[in-house]
Amino acid sequence: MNRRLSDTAPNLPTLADVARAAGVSTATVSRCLNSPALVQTATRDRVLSAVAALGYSPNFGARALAARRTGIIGAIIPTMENAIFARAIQAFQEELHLSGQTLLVASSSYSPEIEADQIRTLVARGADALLLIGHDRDPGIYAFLEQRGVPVLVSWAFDPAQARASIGFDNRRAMAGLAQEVLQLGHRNIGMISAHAAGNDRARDRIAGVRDALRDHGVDPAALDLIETPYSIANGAEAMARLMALPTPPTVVICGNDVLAVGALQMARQLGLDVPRQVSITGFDDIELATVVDPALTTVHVPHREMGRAAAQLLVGMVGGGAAPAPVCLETKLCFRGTLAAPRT
Amino acid sequence: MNRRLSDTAPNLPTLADVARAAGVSTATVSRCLNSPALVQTATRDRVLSAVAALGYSPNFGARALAARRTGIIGAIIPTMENAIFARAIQAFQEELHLSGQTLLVASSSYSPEIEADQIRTLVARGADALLLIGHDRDPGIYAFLEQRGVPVLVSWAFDPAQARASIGFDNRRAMAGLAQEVLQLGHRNIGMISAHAAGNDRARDRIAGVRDALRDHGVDPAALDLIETPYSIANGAEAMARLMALPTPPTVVICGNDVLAVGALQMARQLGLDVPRQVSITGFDDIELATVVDPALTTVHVPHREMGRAAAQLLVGMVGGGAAPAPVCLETKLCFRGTLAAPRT
DNA sequence: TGAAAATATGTAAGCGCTTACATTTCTCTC
DNA sequence: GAGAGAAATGTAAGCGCTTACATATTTTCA
Repeated sequence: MNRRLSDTAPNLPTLADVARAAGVSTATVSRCLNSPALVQTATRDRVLSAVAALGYSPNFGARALAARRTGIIGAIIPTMENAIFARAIQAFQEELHLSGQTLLVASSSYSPEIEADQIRTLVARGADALLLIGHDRDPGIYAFLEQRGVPVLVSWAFDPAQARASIGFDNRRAMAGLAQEVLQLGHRNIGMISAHAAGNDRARDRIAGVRDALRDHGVDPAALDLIETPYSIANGAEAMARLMALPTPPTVVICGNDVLAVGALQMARQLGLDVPRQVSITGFDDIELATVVDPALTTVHVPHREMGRAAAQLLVGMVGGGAAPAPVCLETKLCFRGTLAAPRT
Repeated sequence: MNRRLSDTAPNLPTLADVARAAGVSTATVSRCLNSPALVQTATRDRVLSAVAALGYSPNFGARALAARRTGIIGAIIPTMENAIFARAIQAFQEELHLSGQTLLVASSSYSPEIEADQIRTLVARGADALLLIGHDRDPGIYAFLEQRGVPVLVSWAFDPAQARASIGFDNRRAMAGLAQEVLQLGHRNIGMISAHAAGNDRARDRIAGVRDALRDHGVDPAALDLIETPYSIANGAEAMARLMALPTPPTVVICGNDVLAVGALQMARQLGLDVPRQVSITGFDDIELATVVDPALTTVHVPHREMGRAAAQLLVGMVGGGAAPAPVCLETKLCFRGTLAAPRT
């Protein structure tokens, strides 16, 4: 049988062609490409000119098959249309590039089913390791990855109770810190707009953080007016409208992220409410939007880039049987800007 | 030699294991997975249960090597931290997913060198086809891709003068349309903030569009106060400050994209200038930011999602020797919002 | 009813590379 | 200058899959 005559595929030079042209064995050519130090300079030069002359470049499938690695690292994020993930992922990929790895990103649209599907796809596409967001997912998925020998790093979350490798920040403590400040200012009637907590440990931890702070101040955590809604400016606005329509509307609305907060801010303006004099609003993430709006958003800064960069380093170390690193916890920082003030008395 | 005993890699089941378990040949198993219609239902069921029982999933490298395709489509965008690319790429990937293809994205940080490097990387990673932004690049790159038999689709630009497959919109005509409106309102003293035009045909075309409109109105195109600056809100603001410091500052600032326009808007506010009464500002792209700022940005809407979706369909058709489709031109739309008005008289 | 046509399955030859091991060729050291 | 050790290169066995072609089985219809 002869597939070389397929009319569409060009006949590319192979390792053997290069070896022939350079008068060496295929092993030597392979070594020139993968561990040049093992080859004498003169030979190497001869081989490399042959490579250049023929316009050779290695066949990916063959290399992956023989080496049992692809050099591809997978990452699954909820959506690319979100600055926080985009930013972290950008840093992640820049760092991977330095170690010669390539990033393969997929997005789950915040759906556990799609995420599971994407995980399988990435593994089927040969990902050597995976970066995931948050711990929360079907244990079967972790078992599957374990069985396939694909190392996993969980990001965006720090939870010492989880044994697996992870890098992130303490969502709960960070949000509790912000809520403390809110309470200190005298707010007692508190609203919260959050992403859906089911299957989203970041959202859940942030809500828990607010409740922690309430408890610390002797406020009943159950009294928190909480609305869960999908991630978007419009949804943030809509939730804000509902909170403000309450019999006793909150004097402050703590949002689970900046996007929801910007929506809330827009709605406040639309309702003719003065922020922060009539109602305070806070965000979480510190994305670019936070400083574009007026007044600028009081929020929690998360070191996304740093997280992306560090994640890449950890993951590269885990490929090829490196021991799982200890969980890493990064620091967040409160950013006081224009949308938070004491309640009107 | 026996590599199976490597202590890190797990011993995964192979096609042959499945074949043995199901009592069929490896060919039949392969067919079950790739063209189920060719296999009798009873046999197929037997094979699929064996697959499930063993937890089998195909080895990527081996499949790619034998089939001479990876199912990976590459895309290179300037940056992931830009909503317009993120949005288009998201739609692109959703559509690819429907045809069982996987997207591999890389970013060039607007650098031709990095882009060339990334193109080589993606091809080396087995990309079956490539999506690129804009036509502008070293002809050697196109030659390389041609030689490797990797189909390319250029997006974001429509230029009938370019023979290659492309999908985009007419940046020049779209921007000319906006500039016409600006001139119609009576503006004659016009400033422009653009991304760097070198190596960026989109930016160049948009500038050309403004000059076209000027010429149509009998204004000397050379009189355009043009500042080129990298893509960011801060740079837009800085450029705005420079324009406003001119002896006769422009009455309108046309920006090459929304991000620069938002920067300009911020600076106008900071300078105490009333937009649009004292100075008008326009953008291009219609990203979410455009409606978040106050006043909302007058801009040009680009059908990013539609472009991404259509690009995926075209590219899938081109893999495996499909004929190159004719260039596609999508329509843009002017969005009149709050930042454009007649000049103060 | 039997031969041709259609359908289902098996056989086995690669796909192009990496790498364990074997072999050859240098470099020392005494 | 001989022997030991190090360095450079070659040999060839897979890696796990797809698919052309061969073979076996069933269907169709004159």
